[in-house]
Amino acid sequence: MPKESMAEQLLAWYDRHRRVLPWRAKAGETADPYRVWLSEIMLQQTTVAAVGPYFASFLARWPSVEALAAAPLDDVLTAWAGLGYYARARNLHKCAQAVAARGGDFPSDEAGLLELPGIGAYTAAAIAAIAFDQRAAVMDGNVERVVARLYRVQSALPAAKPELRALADSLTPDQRPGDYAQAVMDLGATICTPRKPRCALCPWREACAAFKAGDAEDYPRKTPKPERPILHATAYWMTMPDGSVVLRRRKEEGLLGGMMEIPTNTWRATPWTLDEARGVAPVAAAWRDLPGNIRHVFTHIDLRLTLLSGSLRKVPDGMLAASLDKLGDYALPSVMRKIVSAAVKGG
DNA sequence: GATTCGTGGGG
DNA sequence: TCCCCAAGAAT
Repeated sequence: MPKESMAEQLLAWYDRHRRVLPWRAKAGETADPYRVWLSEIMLQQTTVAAVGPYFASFLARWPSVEALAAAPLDDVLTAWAGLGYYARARNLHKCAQAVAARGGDFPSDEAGLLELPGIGAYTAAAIAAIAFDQRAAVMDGNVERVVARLYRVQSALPAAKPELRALADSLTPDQRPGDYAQAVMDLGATICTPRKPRCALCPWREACAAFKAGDAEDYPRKTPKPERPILHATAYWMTMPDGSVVLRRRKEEGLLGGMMEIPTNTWRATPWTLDEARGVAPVAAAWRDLPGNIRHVFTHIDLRLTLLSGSLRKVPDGMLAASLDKLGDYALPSVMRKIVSAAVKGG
């Protein structure tokens, strides 16, 4: 099948099945670059369902890129808490300030977008196509999967990326590039799914090599990922006489960078004994262990936590005390909220 | 090219 | 329970 007709076929399918998403312009409407950018950053490695409420609250609180640029970084981190990949929040803020500094308009081409913080190859193409209707080949996980099946690409990811990208580019039409970009991603999200693809409903079924071979689910091929190390640590639940709890801000870079934390000792492969954990506590206190173990799985770390509780009279240097009913006002990532929950429950 | 970066849902 | 993975970027 000629590639032009494949794009036409997909666009016809899209016109019939176009999904309503909070950041998506309705048919015939012009997309708002700010909304497109904000949603694309949030959607990096994150599901539509998870993004929904965050997108709504960000948009309500910061209706424009200028408003977001003017916000304190800590407010952005707090609003982002729970969504993960916190470098995105720091880059979001940095990017907003860069755009505000150039008058509030986003660059309208891929090259210009690519220079902005937090915008890589995929996001630059997505914004160029969706917000500015420029011809740009978007390559995300959906497109990788669709194209790998369509051509039954034998090489494995991530090495196959350049090959898949060239194929994706050759399929991208000059007409309606913004709709095409959303269409091919929607196809991957709703029809050409990782498992149990709904090939019977696919507009590209006739052209699909993997469908013909009956092994769509075997693509894209992937090289196995390294296994996740198990690390152990102790969280120190330090309470003040008024019932507030001691928090600390993490360093700006690295894991959970810039976010708040319940202080822990070093994350290490060997489990900590009670005495060892008491010996390296942030401050001297009558530490007692709290019941319940916490497990939190990051992309590359399987973290196991135990809890020690201590009563303090004064807040340690470099830390702060927060009342339990105000913890929502702090930039606490999910793993730290798990600790809070376990500590409150365990007394 | 390989690593580092979160979290929650689905099968 | 476990594994996969999601509109990837930065280093």
